[in-house]
Amino acid sequence: MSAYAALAEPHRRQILDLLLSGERPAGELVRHLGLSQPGVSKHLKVLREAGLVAVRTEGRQRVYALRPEPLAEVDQWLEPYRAFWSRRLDALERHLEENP
Amino acid sequence: MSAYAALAEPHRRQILDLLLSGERPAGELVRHLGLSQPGVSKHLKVLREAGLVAVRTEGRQRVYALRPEPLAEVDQWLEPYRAFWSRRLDALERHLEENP
DNA sequence: TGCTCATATTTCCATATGGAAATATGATTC
DNA sequence: GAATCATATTTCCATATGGAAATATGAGCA
Repeated sequence: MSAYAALAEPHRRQILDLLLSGERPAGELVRHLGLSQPGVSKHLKVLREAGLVAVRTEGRQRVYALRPEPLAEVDQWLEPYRAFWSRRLDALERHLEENP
Repeated sequence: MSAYAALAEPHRRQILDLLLSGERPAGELVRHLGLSQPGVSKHLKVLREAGLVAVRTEGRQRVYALRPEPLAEVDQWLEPYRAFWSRRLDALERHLEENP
């Protein structure tokens, strides 16, 4: 699954957000998400296949870590659009200056 | 539909890319995408509902224009991740400097 | 008004998706 | 090696999705 498609699901974005502050075992993610354990496990599988997370086995736990690299593609795709909305903001600023 | 979900479909990203260079009537998008006319029309509906495009009727044509504002939310969501992968690149640079 | 062009909507279909519940696996402990 | 903990996989179900084909709508023109 593409990074774009992986991000389409809100719970998956939430998982990534949780991993921003550091690695976490799957169970901790389950507790935070308020979803069933199998449900979270499925989303984790999608994120793994999209290359957005990596797993490490530590004792009986499976510790998940963020791998943000695939997001760089999204970031690059956004690049020309950023210019587009900056231009709009510039226009807005000019408008506000000229009509105070 | 959220901007994230709208971007999950490759044809829809392609439509936005086509609109980056300026407004276009629906028919022109159909020609570029190699999809059926109704197929394109459906994707345009999704993009409209996500606020990513605006339509204007001009004679018999329906002219579509980009409205990139909803992408700003995606851009902001990406922000902390950008920091994350810059840090990784920094680490890589240090590694390369120290191991030339 | 009737016709044609451009586009939207509807219908049908096959497939994908997310969630809940049940079950399986793999590591740890006794 | 049996019991247990943490997690993954499977199964089932309801709903969503994308595409093709057919049909409908609406603007401009004869």
